[in-house]
Amino acid sequence: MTKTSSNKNGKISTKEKIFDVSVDLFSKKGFDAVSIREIAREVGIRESSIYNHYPSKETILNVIFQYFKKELTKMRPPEAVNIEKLTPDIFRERVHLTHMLFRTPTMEKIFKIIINEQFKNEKARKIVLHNLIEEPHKFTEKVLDNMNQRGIIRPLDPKIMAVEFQYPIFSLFMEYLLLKSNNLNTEDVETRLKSHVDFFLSVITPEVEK
Amino acid sequence: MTKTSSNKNGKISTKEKIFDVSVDLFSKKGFDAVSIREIAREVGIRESSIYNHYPSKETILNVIFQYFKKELTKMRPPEAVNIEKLTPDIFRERVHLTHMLFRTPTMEKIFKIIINEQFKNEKARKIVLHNLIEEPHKFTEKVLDNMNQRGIIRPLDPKIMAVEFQYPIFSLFMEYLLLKSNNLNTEDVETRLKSHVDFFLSVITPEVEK
DNA sequence: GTCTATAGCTAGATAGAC
DNA sequence: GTCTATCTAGCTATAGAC
Repeated sequence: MTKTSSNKNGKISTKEKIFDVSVDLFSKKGFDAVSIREIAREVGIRESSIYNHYPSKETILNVIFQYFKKELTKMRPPEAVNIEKLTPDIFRERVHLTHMLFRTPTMEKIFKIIINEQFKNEKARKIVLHNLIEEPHKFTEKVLDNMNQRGIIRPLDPKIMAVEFQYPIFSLFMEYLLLKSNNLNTEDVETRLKSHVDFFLSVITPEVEK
Repeated sequence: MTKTSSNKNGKISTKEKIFDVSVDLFSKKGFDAVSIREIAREVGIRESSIYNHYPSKETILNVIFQYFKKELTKMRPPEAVNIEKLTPDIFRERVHLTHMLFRTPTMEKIFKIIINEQFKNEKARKIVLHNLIEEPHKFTEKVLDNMNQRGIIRPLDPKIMAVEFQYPIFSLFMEYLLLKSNNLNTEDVETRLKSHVDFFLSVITPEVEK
């Protein structure tokens, strides 16, 4: 429910409350449709008090974006990860990690905000392009290329297979959030995600010699 | 540049101008950030005159959504299409048709508006879910199932293969529009789209007996 | 760090003349 | 079908008291 849950005193500061309320309202109504007044009302202070914590409405949005990027890096395997020892299980793990991260309400809401703003806000656009599309794609490509060289998967083009693995996941995740927003059943799309990963693994797995 | 280019007199009516300008501004700034005043200024009339053509700002948006849905049906093969005679070429054709339709500036702009509004506007959300995701997916599934029964493709699960074909296209198309919005090169993503279709066809095509 | 008060502006929509 | 004029309401942000 909260950004960092609490500070060192176990209390949620006004600044954190403003952050949480903003994330919630922006994700539901869109940045432009939310007023400082509304945020203040929800937090329980006057609108002028907001400016003691954030110099502008735009700044609140940028802080939200920064938080999102920071959390994303937590999900990523550290640079030290030994790519030489990875097995195809990494693909299942990555999907699982992504699922876990975006199951936190705050990250789910910020994802919506970013999708909402992507065509009008350059920072949001760059997050989608760089952090949500390019980076996972490049990592997948690198891993597949390495597995190819080690001969533990079928000799398929890593450039193509990275698209085949990564791109459906992005669409499926967006569909998942849209269904949830409409209070519709998401079981079907979760099944599709599982089937997709299974199918991908079956395609890259070499035939067993008997 | 215009909705229907012109009416029967070859002239663009004020109503059409309002439509075109609204599509343009909404796609660039988002619905909430555009004022009736701004639309009127761009059209060359006073804001009160807008209300002679559309009863509210919300109505303009809904008319835009209706137009989008109407154009989408044009792309779709008529119900009369003989599914029994389809060959795997249909997949290439569908991608081509989609590409053509969304290359028209108006459709591209409305697509952006819909993506922008999807989490805050139920009509936009339903268009994404129903017209952009579910409908193409179900059609692909039906076609694959029929080809399966006729034995002209490999015996793969149509439910899974429909995801494998359709979902990457949605992501790739969004990436394409984001890159264009950022004035970045789209060659790479277009190549990926082609490779994806080629790969998909190679997967479903049965091995040739020699 | 919160408040009251307010400046300065913009919004969507309507009334009624022409 | 366009205009001027205006209503009512909302907005971001600031000044300054406590």
